[in-house]
Amino acid sequence: MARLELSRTWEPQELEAALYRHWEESGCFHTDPASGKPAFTINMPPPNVTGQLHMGHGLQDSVQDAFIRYKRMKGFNALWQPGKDHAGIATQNVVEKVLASEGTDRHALGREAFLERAWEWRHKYGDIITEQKRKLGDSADWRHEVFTMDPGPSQAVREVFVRLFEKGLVYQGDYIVNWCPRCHTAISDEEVDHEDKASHLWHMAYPVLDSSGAETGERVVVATTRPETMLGDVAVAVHPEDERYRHLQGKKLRLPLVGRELVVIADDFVDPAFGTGCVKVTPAHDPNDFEMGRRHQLTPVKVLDINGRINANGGPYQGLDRYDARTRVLEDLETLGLLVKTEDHANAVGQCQRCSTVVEPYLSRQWFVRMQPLAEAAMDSVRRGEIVFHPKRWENVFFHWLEGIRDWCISRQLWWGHRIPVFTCQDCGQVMVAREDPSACSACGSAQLVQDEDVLDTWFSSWLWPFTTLGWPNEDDPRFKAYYPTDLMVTGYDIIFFWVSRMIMAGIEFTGRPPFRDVYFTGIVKDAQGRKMSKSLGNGIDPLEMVQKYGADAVRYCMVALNTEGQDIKLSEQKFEMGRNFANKIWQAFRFLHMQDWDLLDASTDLSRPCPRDLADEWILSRLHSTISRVDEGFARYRPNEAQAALYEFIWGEFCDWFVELAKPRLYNAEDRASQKAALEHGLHVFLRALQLLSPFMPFIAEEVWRVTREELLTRGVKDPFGEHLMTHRLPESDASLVQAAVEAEFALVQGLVTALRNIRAEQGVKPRQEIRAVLHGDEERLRGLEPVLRYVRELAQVEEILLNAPRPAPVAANVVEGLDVWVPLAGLIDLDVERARLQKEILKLEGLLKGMDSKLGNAEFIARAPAEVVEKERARQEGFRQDLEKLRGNLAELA
RNA sequence: GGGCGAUUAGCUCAGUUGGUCAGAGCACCUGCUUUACACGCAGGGGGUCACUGGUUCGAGCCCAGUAUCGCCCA
Repeated sequence: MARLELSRTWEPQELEAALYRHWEESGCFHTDPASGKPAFTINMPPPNVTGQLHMGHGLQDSVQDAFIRYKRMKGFNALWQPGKDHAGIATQNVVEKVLASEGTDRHALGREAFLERAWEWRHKYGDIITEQKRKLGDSADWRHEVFTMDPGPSQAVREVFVRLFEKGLVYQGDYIVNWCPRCHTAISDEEVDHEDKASHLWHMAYPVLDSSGAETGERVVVATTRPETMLGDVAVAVHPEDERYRHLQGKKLRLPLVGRELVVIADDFVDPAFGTGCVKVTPAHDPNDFEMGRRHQLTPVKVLDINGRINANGGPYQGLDRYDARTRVLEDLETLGLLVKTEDHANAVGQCQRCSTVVEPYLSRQWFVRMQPLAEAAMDSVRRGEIVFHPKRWENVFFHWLEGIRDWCISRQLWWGHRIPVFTCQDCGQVMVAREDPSACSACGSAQLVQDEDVLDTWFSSWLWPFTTLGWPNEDDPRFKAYYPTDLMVTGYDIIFFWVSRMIMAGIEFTGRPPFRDVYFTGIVKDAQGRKMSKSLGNGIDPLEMVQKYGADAVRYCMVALNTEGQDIKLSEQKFEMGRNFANKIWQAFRFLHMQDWDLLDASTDLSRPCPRDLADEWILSRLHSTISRVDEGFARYRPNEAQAALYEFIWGEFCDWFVELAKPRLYNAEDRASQKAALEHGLHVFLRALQLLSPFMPFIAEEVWRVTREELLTRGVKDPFGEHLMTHRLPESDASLVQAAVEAEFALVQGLVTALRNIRAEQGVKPRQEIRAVLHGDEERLRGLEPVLRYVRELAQVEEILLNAPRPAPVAANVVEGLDVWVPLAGLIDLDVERARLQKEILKLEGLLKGMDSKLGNAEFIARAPAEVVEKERARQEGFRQDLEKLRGNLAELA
């Protein structure tokens, strides 16, 4: 019968696209709350609408998809819930850049028109990243994709804000926040990256005044890393117990350059040992000074504007950028003789995570969430084990952060995002926080209401993601009921604070339940030198380019393989070859099976069942079922890399290297049709099962192999065991009765004999085509038991004839396997010097092993204290070594 | 300053409850146009498991300390 053509190598490029389209069109990723199957849910960390796919996605999606596909194949209604994040600052930046290129800006456009442009952009480009994710093979239920600014999640955000406000957990106030002078917004503490920079500690002298306001000639020296902020100084603080300065407490000082009068205050906060022990106090531009200012009723003086330039309070310095102002202030102080000292000093400078601009501590009115009450419940939940982190050590990081948690600044001076639902009456000043936009003032009835200009931090919607994606706040939504709480969260450890912790808090606060049960943290993908991948360094590796070059299966394989126990991954392009080579190996194995005579298959063929006929068949089946267990265990222990490695070893190292080679003679022997048929059927059974197990990791090649196989089966009227899609077919359970230790032991002996003979051949330089003869010498009964499988040894080691317990020929190349002598009579063919050297090497190796064993067993303590079982085992090993060594020495002596 | 992680073959990394654990991939050496595969096959070389102590009959694994590198927090 005519056969399908298979390409000579695995060529994923077009095949993957077609397979994915087919899956999606067939609804293979669909979920159904009413399916009756148990639910398994992973919430996909929503990528930014501005984002491009990067290797972090490649890694995390590979892991998530492996879990989802595995659970789906295990009979779960497996939902991988996709979504996208509006990414307030990032998106606004992008749109503003577009506007700038048009010669305009958002202020010229106005809020409404700007938002229209932003939505337009989101609709035009915001789906790119999910298209890219499809190229990885992500089996998310795309029908349910959610965007953070969709009506549902938006309503949920508002609901949450109102609830927190009503509970008194949301409040507005004037505090020092982190201000990004480039993004023109406040950002939260978590959005600031600290980097140690070499800087200076400048010592500046402030003149002391007497009661009449005249300078006494005495000076107070303060030290600072930000001299320009002196323009906003309102006091100098000393420690109350500091004898050096006790006389100054309550005295007045003259602030140089500005002329303002400062007061000397005493405050415990001051560390007498740091700098001069005198601290300038700038309540508007430093969090500690702000607190001190409050304690001493000082009025803050703001000297910076939203751009980080000096404002009108800075007198002559007005309009200067903060760093220009710094230079000028220092120059001017120098001129006045008031710059006393300049020391080198390293300090941690906070930078905006998004744009790397140095942030300014900046006094402004913002909205905050009181986090402490939420944190307690979250910690309890993890302590009780309701939520488990993998690896567990990340729980410490979580606890540490929550124990010292600070209030969360949630307002952002942006337009793109969820607008804060707070309305103020222009007539009577009434403040209303409402689920629906109010039309009239609740106090005076006025219609003159103005909504807060600001939007909420993007994470204020993200922290609700596990339930807003499922229909919350409608808790009767069938999806919420079926899928919440979700099962697994997979993400990088770098967003434990930003996201994971907050999701836990929100889940418990708003739904009364933790949002997920297990959290799996991947490592971070770094470049080959271990540096973070970044646009500015240009050291990123583009996952799509890798998919194009190596195939999605290869990329996925590589990412899972390298992701071990949450360690960071040092990635280089070369690593993808591992996955590509494996995919090709699989393809070649399939080509081999496919080129056999498939007309042997008929109505009696059932590829869902094994049909072992000989030791090799039993052995590979045994190994298959061991592998199934290892795969299950790998997933159960959150070690997908181990599950995958088990499959790699099985498919390449066992199926291809041994089983296929041993099946060849049977497949080529057209005399025995029944054996031929069984060999093909059994091989296909095992191979397809293995690919089914591999499908969560390398879904494309697995599916393609099955697609071709199925087509061949159907044209021959053969039973279709898996249905149209391998990816939705139920995974087999491991059958313990098929895992046979005796079979594996016997086969291991075969492997040992083959390897020993091959070693002799290779070391002696026997030509590959040249047949040799061999004698096995040893226990009669054992050898008789081996007889049925000697053909394996003959075939794999290219031995023409094996004699059992024949007299020892001479000269001979020798080896010992499990107490059996392996002799290869090669008169005239072997080089005696080579053989002696080879034996010496083997003897040396064995002597080493035996020496260790002797000293171990010579230790009375060991005999007395180690479990009898262990001692027995070691004794047996020792005896084996001893015998083997004796034999090898005998062989060497024969050659002497 | 506090915490975490890493240190195993030339490179990148596995190594479960302490006893066949000294491993894999790449690289290297020697053969091989063997009718699935050179993205391959067969054979081979290569490690004082960072260091110093300790616990134990037994330590790559457990404990203490040291060193180097990296990350997070303050």
